[in-house]
Amino acid sequence: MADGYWRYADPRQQLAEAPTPASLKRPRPEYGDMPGAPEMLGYHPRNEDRTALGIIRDAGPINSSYDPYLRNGLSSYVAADAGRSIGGVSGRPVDDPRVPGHAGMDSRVIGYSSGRIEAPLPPEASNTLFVEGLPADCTRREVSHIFRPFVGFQEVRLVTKDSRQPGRDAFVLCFVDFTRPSQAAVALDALRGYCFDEHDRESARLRLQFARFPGPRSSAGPRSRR
DNA sequence: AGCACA
Repeated sequence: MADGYWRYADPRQQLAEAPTPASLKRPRPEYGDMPGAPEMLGYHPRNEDRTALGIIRDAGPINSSYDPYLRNGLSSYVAADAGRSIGGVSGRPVDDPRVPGHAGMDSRVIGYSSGRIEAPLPPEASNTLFVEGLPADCTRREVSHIFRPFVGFQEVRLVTKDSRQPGRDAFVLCFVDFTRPSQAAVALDALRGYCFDEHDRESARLRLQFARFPGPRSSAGPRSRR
């Protein structure tokens, strides 16, 4: 139940990378003293959308209007177990306290790999995924958007290498850390063949594997918690 | 094809 697909990462990590959202055009002072402030989540509904719904009319700073969303638990869309949880019902991993199981939305199963019931982890499974097939101009932010919803997501590290063939784009690969190998496996299954660029189906398909050398317990930063 | 960071 804890496995699968979930909303945002821990806000602490958003802090580390939170770029200024494009929706806020006004130059702002540093917000270093405001950990967890809503605007630091880096996840804003787009102005256009809200305008289309007629919600926004002069509603002031978007932050204040978005705040209720956060408190409502709308922020969590949690899929039912995506299948990999090998302990099944008995060894059910304790529900993460940060995940309200009763989000105010349809509790239907979101079908990521819902068909698979028991896919044993391959021996090489690790908690870090090695991802290639990324377009040369992709950003860490983009890649994070893809992986962040998965349970156990920790962080993504982009690496750019020069192409071996002259004239071709730089080769971008990345490493994505999860808390547990089984969680990495869920993401791997779900994103296999993922089309990075929806208009160019052939050229930008993600290829995922378990990393040969799992990253350092990346509990966000130099200090390891616990 | 191609596996970095501590």
